[in-house]
Parts: sequence; structure tokens; C-alpha cells
Amino acid sequence: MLRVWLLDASEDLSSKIPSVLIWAIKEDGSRTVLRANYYPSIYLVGEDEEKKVKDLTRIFADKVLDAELKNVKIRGKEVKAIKVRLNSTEVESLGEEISKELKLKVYNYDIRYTTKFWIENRIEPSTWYEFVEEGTDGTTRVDISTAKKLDKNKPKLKVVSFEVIYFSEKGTPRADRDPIVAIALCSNEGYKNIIVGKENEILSTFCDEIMRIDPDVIVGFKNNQTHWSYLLKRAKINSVKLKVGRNQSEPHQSVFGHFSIQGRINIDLFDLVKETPEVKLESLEEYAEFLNIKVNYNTIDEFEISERWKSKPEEVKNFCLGRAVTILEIYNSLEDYIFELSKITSLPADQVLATSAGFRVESYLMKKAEEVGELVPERKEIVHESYQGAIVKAPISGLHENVAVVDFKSMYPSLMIKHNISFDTIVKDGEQAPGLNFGFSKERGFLPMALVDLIEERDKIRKIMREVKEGSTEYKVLDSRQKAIKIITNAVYGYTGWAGARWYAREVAEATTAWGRITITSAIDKAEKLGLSVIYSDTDSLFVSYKKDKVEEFLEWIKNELSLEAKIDKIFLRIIFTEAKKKYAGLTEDGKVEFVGLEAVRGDWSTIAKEVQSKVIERILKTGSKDEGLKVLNEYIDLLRKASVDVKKLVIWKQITRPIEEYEATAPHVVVARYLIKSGWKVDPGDKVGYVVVKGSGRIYTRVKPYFEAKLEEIDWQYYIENQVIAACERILEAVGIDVKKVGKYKQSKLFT
DNA sequence: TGTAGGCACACGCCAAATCCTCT
DNA sequence: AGAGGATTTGGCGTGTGCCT
Repeated sequence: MLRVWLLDASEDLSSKIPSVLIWAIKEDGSRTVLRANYYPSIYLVGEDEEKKVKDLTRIFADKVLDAELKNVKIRGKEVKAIKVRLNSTEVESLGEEISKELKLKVYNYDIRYTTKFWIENRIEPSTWYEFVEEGTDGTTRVDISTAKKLDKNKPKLKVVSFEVIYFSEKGTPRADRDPIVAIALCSNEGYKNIIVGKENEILSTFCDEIMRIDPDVIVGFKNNQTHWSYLLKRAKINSVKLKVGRNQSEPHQSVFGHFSIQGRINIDLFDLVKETPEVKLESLEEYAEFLNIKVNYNTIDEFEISERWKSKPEEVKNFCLGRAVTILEIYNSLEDYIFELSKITSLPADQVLATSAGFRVESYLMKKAEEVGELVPERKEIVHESYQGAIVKAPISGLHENVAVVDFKSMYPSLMIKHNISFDTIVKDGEQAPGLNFGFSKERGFLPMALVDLIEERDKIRKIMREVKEGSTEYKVLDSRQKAIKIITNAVYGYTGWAGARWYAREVAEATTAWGRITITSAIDKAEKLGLSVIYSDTDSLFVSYKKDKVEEFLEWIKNELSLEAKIDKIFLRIIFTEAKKKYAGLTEDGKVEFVGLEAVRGDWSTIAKEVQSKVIERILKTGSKDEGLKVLNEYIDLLRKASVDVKKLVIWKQITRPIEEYEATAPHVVVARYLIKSGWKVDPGDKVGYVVVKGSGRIYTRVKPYFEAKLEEIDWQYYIENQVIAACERILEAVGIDVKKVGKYKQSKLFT
């Protein structure tokens, strides 16, 4: 018996029979690689099955191991299918070939061999298993069918973080031209090093150290998008082999720009930043701050890094090493979450972060499909018709006191379960979804089943958590797991309405929102009947005047009459609404001010505008006096008139969302991006461009500059006062009854001419 | 390699309206 | 007074980022 924790799997290219190499950790802590034969299965559906089973084994004798008839389900419908075990890892091309030759519809075929490995064998990555050993041929062979899951804690992984500094005379470093000047390496066993010197030596030392430390995980920031391809290119130029893999191999690009390193897990924290909406500029330092991780170095902007390398290399080295340290610390705080997400989705930790929500849900559903004999439809392009979504009730604008926020608990998943909404339960007769000409049968559907499993699992974990010491390792692992489950649960509804989904079902998404609308509408009516005035409502939440007894009665009614759960999410002592939906700010019982949707939480407003708006609102909420708010605004306007605000606070950041030539309109941020590109900087979709508005006349785009080129003297203060600071505060003050245009003397006065 | 729809808001674009200057 | 260019106005489209 062999007990191992599974790190990753890759196709065994050296084997003649289809096999995988499984990278694993043994109980004694040693690292190992196992070899297992695995014949992937595809399914064929159509006429004349018995005959075609014979044809199959005849025509594709060398490519097919065996074929048998099986009862399976396609979107819930029982069908007979030929299950074919392929004697090949070329699943997709072979599947297509067989399908064409035998004129049968093919299922479970357009999935990568290694992905199928986990799913078909019902093995989860990042988990302990026991296998029966089959012997050894240099590598230990195991029989995958003997896999038995064990409930054991994750072993301690060896982790290395790295950061790279490139030198470029002008603009974004280019791998064909600009050298690497420093690489910082850091391990979770206390190793710390900044490698500098000749480029070929930097590269070989980097490889040597990695091979010596032999980490299970290599973590970086933007390593998929930048570092690995850059390092590979520079290694080639220097005739150095970038040996970092467990087989002395180089990193290789796998699908979708992600890099794989044999036997190790390559993690890019940038993937995590991108899915953290609170982090607006998506920088490492901002992310660290969000996670309450202290940064112990002075940040150097990418635009000045090469400059600084020439003048003060020690500072750059310190920066580089500091970043590596921070990367490691961030990784440490998120490690459990990453591996729990990997388990739930059956996507190796290496890939799970690189994939988006839709693919995580899909991977989870594929796992479930295997359990119940549901076939996996092929991925195909479809035309998506958009459908009606949720209801947002216009708020009663103004300053309110004692407002309770009542939330339905996971409304969409609950409705999908309650009404059995699923792609395999759609029926034209019987009870229909509200306002739609179809409904759902009573027989338990696939999606509700999957959702029930997820919710039950999460409840189970949360129950255990109550008995575990908060802050303990076990608690943290459980918490990571329940968070990972929640993310998958909440994304299932959206998945069904996603055009790229294998199990795309607009009807499912449409019916879910339809029942959602009925639900919230009836809740609003009931609340009003109970004498709770509904100040605002969005999708699954209601803001009501807080009367304890009545709210409790209301929650009871939801439970009994709607068979759904709702709870008081929070109580605002004071709350401000403007006329706009999805925007408000409130003071909670613990004295915190929360901003929702307002400029203060948007990444595309200058810091000064956000700061003034927050301060104005905070003052109003805390004092209850609107005049106090106006006072704050006036103080700040004086500061701006005196030009005594740091340029950094004036930068407006906007994302470039497409290749620059695809823009139709001349937007300020696009003009700046074009200028940057002309100056040798790379601006790709997803990059953020920071600019300031300078003095001049006419269109704004004619007088914008990259933030690092702007001087304080040229700032257009008038713009910042009117279009940023006042713009952000005006609607707020108006909502509480102050007409800034009349009361404020600043709007009309030309300050600089 | 994109979970969904609903929403606000800035600013450019473009044409019509209005203003302004000059004859 | 009227021509004709300059400037303003207002509706609409583009673009971004937020909420649940």
C-alpha cells in the first residue's frame, strides 16, 4: 500500500500505453512520481449500437482498448451509449475521427487527457490517497482503480517565491533586447537571496537554487503573463537551459497562456488579484495591504525602475527581494484556499487559479456528471439571447435612520432547488415558470442535486467550525473550504446563462430570475403590509425601516410562506441614498461607514475626489448634520485652489479593455495609452493607464498626460474642483437638501484664466 | 479563458441652435 | 439687416466599473 498526497498529474510522454505521471508527496515527506495506466473513455450515441461496437474494435483495433454498451443520461434522458476506452491520449482528435467514421454522436471527448484523468477516475487533486503498488520500472507503478481517499491533513509543502528585475533603457522591457539584472528567491524554509551579476550567471544560479531547494510550489506575481516567457527567452539568448522542473525540464506553455513546470505547482498571485474586486489597481502592494500584510520596502514604479537601477541599484535590489518576501507571505495566507478550491473543482492547484468562474463550475459539474452517469456535452459556439434579470427598486432619496437590510440567503441556488430548475427537468406542460411558457418536472434535476450537495457540504463544514478553535489551523482550512464551496454554489446560476457553457440553458437562467422577481416583489408587498417601509431593494435584498418585532414577523413569513431563508444582514443607524440605484452609504452599529457603488469605491476616480466624498459622507452620517458635510467640501476646495494637493491624488486610472486600434471613440485614457505605446511602453488589454488632466482648452483628451510625466504647475485645478471633487459630492449633498450650485460659491468662479 | 443582467455616469460625437462679428 | 463663422446646447453612443 502506498499513501500519497497528489500534487499534479501530467501525461507520460515516454510510455507507449496511455499513462500519467502523478507527482505526489509520501507520508514520510519524500517527494515521488508515480506512473499509472489510464485509458480515457468516450461515449458514442446513435443507431445500430451492437453492430457498431463490432465495427469499432475492427476499424480502430489499435486505437481502441474495448467498447461496451452502457445506459447513460443525456440532459437527464436515459439513452444507450457505447462506452469506448481509448488506447490513446489523443482523446479529441480520435473522438472526432471515430464519430465521423461510424456516424455516431460523440460525448466526453473534447476534454484534455489529464483533465479526464481526475474526473473519470474520481480522484481529487490536493488530496491523500492510498494505492496498490503494481511494481516498479524505475518509476513506481500504481493501479488507479485501487485508489482510496484518505482523510488527512495537507502535508507541509516546500514553497519558493521569486521576483525578477529587467533593465530597459526606454519603455517596457523586451525579452529580445533587454537583460535580466536581478532575480530574488525566497523559500518558506528561511532561504532568501538576491541574485545579480552577469545575466547567464543569474539564470543558472536561479535554476541551480530551485533544483537544490526542490520546491513543490513556485509562486510569483505575473509569472504567467511575463516572467516565464521572458526568462525562457533570455535563457535561450544566453545559451542556458532554464532547468527548473522536477525532470530537469524547462517550463512549458500549456493552454491559455498558463505555464506548467514538471512536478511543481506554478502559482501566479496575479490570478488571485484579478478576482478580488476590492483591489482596484491590481498591484502586489495593494493586494498585500488588502490582506493586512505589511510591506517592508519602498515601492518603485515600473516607469522608473530602470532609471533607479542605474542610480541606486541597492534600492532596486531591496525592492526586488522585498517583493519576493511579500509574494511568499501572501501565498502563505491563501494556500489553504487555493488547495481547497482545487479539491472541490478537481482542477489541479496549478490550473485552478488560472481558470475563471465558469470553468470552475463546469469542472465541478463534470465531476458530478461522472457520478450520476450524465454525459458531458461538447463545447460549442451558440448564439446567446439575453434575458430579463433582477428587479432593482428606486430608492427613496435622502438621509434615513435605523434601516435594516434583509437578505435572502443564497436566493438563486435556493430557488433552483425549490423549483427544481435544471437543464434536465425542463417541461412544456405542468406548472410553468412565472411569465414563461415552460416549467420543470418534479423528478430531482441534475443542478439542484449538485447544489444540494454543495450546500449540505458547506453546512457540515460550518457546523464543525463551531466546535473548532477560531484561528487554529484546522479552522482556517475549514473556512477556506467553505468559502471555496460558496463561490462555486453562487456561480452555478450564472454558468447556466453563459454562452460558453457545455450545459448552457437559457431557460434555466431565465426561470431562476423570473422566480427571483416574483419572490422579491411579494416580499416587498408583505413588508409594506406589515408597516415596514421599503426604502430600497436590489435583487435579493430589502432595506426596511427597522422595527424589531415587525422585521422578525417578516422573516417568519418568508420562512413559512416562501419556504426560503432570509436574515437581517446589518442595521444602518443612518443611511444616505441619492436618486440613483446601486449607490448608497451608511453608518453601521459598530460605527463603521460603508460605501456602496459610490465614486468613493470606484477605481476610475481620482483619490482626491474619493477622499473628499468619503469625508463629506462620513461627517454627515456621524453628525447627522448636512451643513457639516458642506463645510468639509469647502475646506477641500480651498486646498485645491491653493494647489496644495499631491499629484498622486489626482491620478485617474482606467483600464484598457481591448487592443488600442479597436477603440471607436477618442477617450482620454485611450489617448494616453496611444502616447505610452508611441513612447515604447507596452499597453495590453487588462492594463491600467494612469493620467492627470492639465491646463489648456477644449476636449479633455487634448490635455491629458501620463501621471509620471505631470508636474504640479501644469495641473488643471479647475477640472479637479468641478469635474472630480464637486461632481462626486454634489449629488450626495443634493440628496440631503443642499444645493451646491447655490450655496457653494465655487462652482461658477473661474479660478485660473 | 467571458458566470448573469441592471445600473450610473463621464465624455466624445454630431447636428442643431444660438451667439457674435463684420459688412 | 443679414451673412457666415464660432460657440454652445442637447441627445445619443461609447466606455468603464460598479451591485447583487
